[in-house]
Amino acid sequence: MQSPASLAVAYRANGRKLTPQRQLIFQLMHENETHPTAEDLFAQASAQMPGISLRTVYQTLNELAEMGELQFIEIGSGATRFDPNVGDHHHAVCDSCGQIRDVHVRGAATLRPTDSTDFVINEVGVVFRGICSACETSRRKGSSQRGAKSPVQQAKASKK
Amino acid sequence: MQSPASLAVAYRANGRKLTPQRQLIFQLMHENETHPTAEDLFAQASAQMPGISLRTVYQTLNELAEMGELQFIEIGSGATRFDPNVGDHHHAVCDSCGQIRDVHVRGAATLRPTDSTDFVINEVGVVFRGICSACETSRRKGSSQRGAKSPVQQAKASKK
DNA sequence: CAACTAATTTGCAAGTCATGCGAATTAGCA
DNA sequence: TGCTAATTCGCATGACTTGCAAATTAGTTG
Repeated sequence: MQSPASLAVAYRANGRKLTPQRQLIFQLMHENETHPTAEDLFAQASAQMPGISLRTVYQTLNELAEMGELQFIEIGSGATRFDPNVGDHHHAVCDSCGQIRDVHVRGAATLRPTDSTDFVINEVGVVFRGICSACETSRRKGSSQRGAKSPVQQAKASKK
Repeated sequence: MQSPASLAVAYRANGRKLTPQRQLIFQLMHENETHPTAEDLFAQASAQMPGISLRTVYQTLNELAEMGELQFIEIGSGATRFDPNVGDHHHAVCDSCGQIRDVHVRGAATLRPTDSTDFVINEVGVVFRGICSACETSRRKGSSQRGAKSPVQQAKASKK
């Protein structure tokens, strides 16, 4: 992660200005472990800076991604999520609550396809789908667990 | 993959009807190696069955996914793509042309996070990002290769 | 084989997520 | 302090997908 100070540097290096909006969004992003969506951040930002525009949030997130300060996470089912953690890590997605958590995977970076050897690999991403401990617990305690949808369908459904 | 015959069985097992539209979409899906979007399939379907509705294509694809006959692939940048291959495989995405190809990865299914051990894993997905051989070749031959966008940005850009 | 009924198909409206655009503002520099 | 290019903002627009209700049709029954 990047400190706010170096953020200023990063911005200037790109001939960009360090506006209050950008600082706020950057800060909120790093205080947040939940991989928020643009709307999530907009809600939080609005609380601290009434009048800030959703348009600006989108714009800033795109800029930060361009500058390598954050990553997009696009794991189906709805809005893009943003991850300030640009280090080597992967994700575990709960098919029940939709939570995404960062995880580490030994040897992931060196995985290679056994076929398609004529493909230059720049990046390897691993996504685990399953049930987080919180959901697993509440499930045992009683509730539903109805019609078994596929994980993907489940994700889709929780969109609403 | 599933034969058209068993498709009928699968449909009946779900109390569903085997309509010409469904048969066509299922067939096109399996003739197609390109992980098409709903619009792609709609275009192909329209050629063989003028008047078929895009709505029906979406609906059918969702049903097939529910029945486990195909998978959704949602790797950012635009529309959902569909994959008739529900076996154990992963994907390689070309950041240049957007092509997605199926690949196999030894040991992928047994990957586990080194942290987050309190997470029940149902599925492991690996995504490689890079440059396919075709793009790599044409790139060498001459063309651009301008401003280095992040892979994700690149994907976003090719959306349009 | 004709009738019947629930499942499907369709087209259009509506919804979600994200970006384009132009006018008003503002950060950073001289 | 002033200047100017960069940025913010909000509205319109666009891409993709689903909801809905009326018209059709697959599959079953007599």
